Amino acid sequence: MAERSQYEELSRHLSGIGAVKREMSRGLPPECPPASAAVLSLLAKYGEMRASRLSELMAIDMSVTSRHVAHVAEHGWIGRHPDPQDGRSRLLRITPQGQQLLNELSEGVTEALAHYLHDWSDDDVAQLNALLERLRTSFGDCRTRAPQDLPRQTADPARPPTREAGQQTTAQN
Amino acid sequence: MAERSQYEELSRHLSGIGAVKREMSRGLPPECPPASAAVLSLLAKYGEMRASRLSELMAIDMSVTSRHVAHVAEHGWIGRHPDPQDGRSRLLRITPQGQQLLNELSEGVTEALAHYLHDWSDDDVAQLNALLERLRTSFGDCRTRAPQDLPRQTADPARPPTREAGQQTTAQN
DNA sequence: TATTGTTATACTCTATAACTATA
DNA sequence: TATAGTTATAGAGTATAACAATA
Repeated sequence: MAERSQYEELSRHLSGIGAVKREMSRGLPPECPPASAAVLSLLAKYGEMRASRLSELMAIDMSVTSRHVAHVAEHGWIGRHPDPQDGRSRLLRITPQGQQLLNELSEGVTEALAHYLHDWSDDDVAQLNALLERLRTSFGDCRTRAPQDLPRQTADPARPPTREAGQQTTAQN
Repeated sequence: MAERSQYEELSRHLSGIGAVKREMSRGLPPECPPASAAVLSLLAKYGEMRASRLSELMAIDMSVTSRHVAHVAEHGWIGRHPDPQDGRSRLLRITPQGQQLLNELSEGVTEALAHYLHDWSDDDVAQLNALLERLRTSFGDCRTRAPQDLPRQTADPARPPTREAGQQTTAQN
């Protein structure tokens, strides 16, 4: 159990880490947005799978996954094959072209990270990887285990609950 | 210097960490999007500052910062005071209402993280914070030091350069 | 002329809801 | 009836470019 100020600091870091992600994404070719690269990376790492599993791995809604999958499929980077176990699903598999693109992207990622993290030891990177892995596990496990049993901003009954309810049209932008 | 596979893993984690950030954001009230919370948090931590400094801290473009600042100002969470040193700038300062909102948000963040990370020790969280801090520093330092001296996907002259050039209309969505 | 900030526009990512097809 | 996936629509975040005001 950590102190409150540590949690607040972690929260700020989670907000700020997007900058690192964006910086890495700038090296991607225009026809391959970050989400497409993520799809290819996961299919290469875990092998062929359904869209629903990809959706879980990326922790995004199926509808979003569907669009990402359509994009990489249109470019010929993945193939969609009939699933013998379920006619509603298709098995997504990376193609040789997709693998080749991913190889090139990985090379770029490696060069960029080797540049930015030139003074990080092998152990430093391993430690960060382990902690990020654990972070996602901690969140993922809680979410699947207790979807609505989470501490929220709903303590004050006078205010509208949270931003996960479907009436976001309340906020005037 | 780390191995290539470690960099690739880190890259995947950077892609995936957005899920954690989104999960945390679900607890925010509808009128306070994550970016607004980030603005308030930074102004509370570092004190009053110009938009340009905020832009640096958030590692986003001034134009984006300007919009976020306008949003929190419209809600009365920050004040914009004339900068005696430069008539073009204004000094951004969190208001009592903004501070109160931030206090409530921090409480929610703390509760949520205490829930998700219930089995993390104080030291675990501190270690993650330190590594994330260092990660941002490593990226930030390189960016300000050598803006265009970065390894890119431009090795192959046959393909369009990267996605940071302004002609993204190339990709047909 | 250079810099601070604003606004218009476009693009990416995400979620909700309605829908189709299959189980 | 329930589930896998698709599509339409809307919102949040970001970047580029053109602009205004001040240095």
